[in-house]
Amino acid sequence: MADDIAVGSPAESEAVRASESVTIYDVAKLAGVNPSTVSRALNRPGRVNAVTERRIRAAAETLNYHVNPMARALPTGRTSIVGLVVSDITNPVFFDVIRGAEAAATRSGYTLVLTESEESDEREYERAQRMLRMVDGMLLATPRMSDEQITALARQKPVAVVNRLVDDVLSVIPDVQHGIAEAVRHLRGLGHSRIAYVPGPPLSWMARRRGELLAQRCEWAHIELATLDSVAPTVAGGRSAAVAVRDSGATAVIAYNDLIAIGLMQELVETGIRIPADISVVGFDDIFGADFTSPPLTTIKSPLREGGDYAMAALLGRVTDTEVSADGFDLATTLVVRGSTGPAAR
Amino acid sequence: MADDIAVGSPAESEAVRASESVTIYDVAKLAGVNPSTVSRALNRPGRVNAVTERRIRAAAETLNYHVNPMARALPTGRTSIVGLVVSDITNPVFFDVIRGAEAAATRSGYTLVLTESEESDEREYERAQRMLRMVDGMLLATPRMSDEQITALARQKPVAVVNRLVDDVLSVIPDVQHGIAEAVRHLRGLGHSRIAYVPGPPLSWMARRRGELLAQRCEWAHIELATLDSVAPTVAGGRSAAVAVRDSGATAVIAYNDLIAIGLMQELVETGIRIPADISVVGFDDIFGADFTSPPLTTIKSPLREGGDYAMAALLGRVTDTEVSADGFDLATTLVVRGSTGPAAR
DNA sequence: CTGAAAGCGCTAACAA
DNA sequence: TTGTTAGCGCTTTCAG
Repeated sequence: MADDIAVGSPAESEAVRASESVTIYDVAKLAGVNPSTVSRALNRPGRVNAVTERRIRAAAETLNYHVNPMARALPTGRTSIVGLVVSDITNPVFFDVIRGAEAAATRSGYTLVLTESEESDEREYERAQRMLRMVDGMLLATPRMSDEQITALARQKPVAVVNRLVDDVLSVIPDVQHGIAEAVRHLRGLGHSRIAYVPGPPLSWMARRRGELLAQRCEWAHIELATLDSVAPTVAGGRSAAVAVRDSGATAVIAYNDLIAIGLMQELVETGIRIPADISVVGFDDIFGADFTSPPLTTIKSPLREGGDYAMAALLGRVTDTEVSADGFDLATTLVVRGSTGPAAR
Repeated sequence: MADDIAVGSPAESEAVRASESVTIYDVAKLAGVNPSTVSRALNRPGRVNAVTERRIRAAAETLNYHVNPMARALPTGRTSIVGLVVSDITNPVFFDVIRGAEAAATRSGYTLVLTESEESDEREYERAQRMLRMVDGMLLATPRMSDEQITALARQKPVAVVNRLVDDVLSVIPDVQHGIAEAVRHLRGLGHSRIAYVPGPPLSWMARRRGELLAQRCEWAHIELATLDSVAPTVAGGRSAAVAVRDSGATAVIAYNDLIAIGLMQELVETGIRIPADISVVGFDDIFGADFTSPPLTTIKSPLREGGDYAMAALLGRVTDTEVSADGFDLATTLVVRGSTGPAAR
């Protein structure tokens, strides 16, 4: 182990080490102006004589000056930091949300701070509350906490929510309907008339929504829907649903998410069931790796990355009082047809 | 689209809205003490009369007081924020590093700020430099920038690096050797005497290291190693290497990373080659989804999560001048044998 | 054990 | 256009 870790104390070059605590006072002195002039020159170009400004910028450059965000935050009350709260970093659906949110934040010159709650709603609220003090706004991704808690946070600072609908709070949710309609149509087109559904955690807003919309759509399409017992939204959860799926007599199954679908496929295949010859499988989300399976998973893709991006952009719009248009953002879920679906068995 | 987004302005409850700007002055007034006493009571319990302390805590509670991290950072110079720089959020190997780093940071009461450089070394340095001002320390995950740039950052604030060795900078790297030895032994045990290697980006420190160590080990084991052309460390890159692999005459192939291995398998299988009957495939990293393939991928697991965790813990040890022991951290790479390897073909 | 006062680095009136 | 001044919320001497 010791060999794996190389440790060294950098030689302390005073010149550079000092660069860390260069203040506008230093810059001001070098440029021969007042500190407040430095502040102006650097922050609102134009409000200062062009040549002095140049002189100041030069001085800042040679001194390797960088503002101290904390010091700036104090008088202004703005930190240029936005928060992102995810309930479980372990969950691959958040990867894309994080990506999107990070992209939008960076695009607007904001720094992203990240926290996770390890699936505990209490911890989630507490950490969000702590984080709130240092951010200009906060994005909640598929939060676990109660509507009341979210509303309480939203009263203090701008808050947005992705993947859940909360009254009076900026909520960005995908158009689940669209992908479900496509999936049902797809399966019906393949001759499936009885399909099973493996639901996710009943307490999750999104899980309920997917279940309800699917039930609705199947009824509308005159397709028999067998809703099985809820399972954990994991590969293991999916495996545990395999017998129920097989016994359901359905020729196709839709899972609450890809993880469940993948576990299901694994277990089914190991039991000698062929996919899609015997049973077609459809997932939800299109997480990273959904196409690694064989057959690759047909799934209802959720616009996770776009949702994260758009939600963050909208949040920052609130923060900076800027209008953010939804143009260029498509939050529709869409069916991605791969190999795990095929003609109905009988 | 408009339907997807629910927008509402929360009712402004002054009572709670105010809670955001509760200061120690408010608490002091309510508790009938001096602000400095509040500060003491809250920060160093014991240095204040037990009953006054209780009174102060009670006041803070009723007022819903939370410290302002910015205001605290100014006099102390410490922000309780640590930075994490990743070169590409898109790359699944970083997921685990982020997880580990986040866990370690949270464990120590630090908040994590995240930034990515989109694979650009210039942007990476610039963003790191910007971030440096607001953090107490910074972790660089598989950085793209030069040793000089890293050293320059390390002169200003505590810096640690994961997955790369930089002189005089706290570097945490996995024990690549171990897993490679296991893999070579595993393949030799299966009768493979000629194996191919698909290298990653030649400029990457880790890519070079893996290549060198593998070559060394194969020579040591009297196994013929055919090093093919470098490819992009992606699924597409892997697919593009398929013909070269087939033509190499090797009965087994090791890829620089799992993404390449997965792409390779996909392309190989589509060409009618059976895995592992015709060719055995070994990946590197054990990323999320490596076991979704069929056959599931045999791979040299890199302790990504542990590495992120340990590196962050070690960094924070530096920051707080605390000794951090490496106990409980195992940074060895290990072979995870799954289905993609089997007895040599001929 | 607690109060008074100075100051962290920056911004934002207000003057000049 | 630029300088002066006060203060953001907190910590930390220094007195008492």
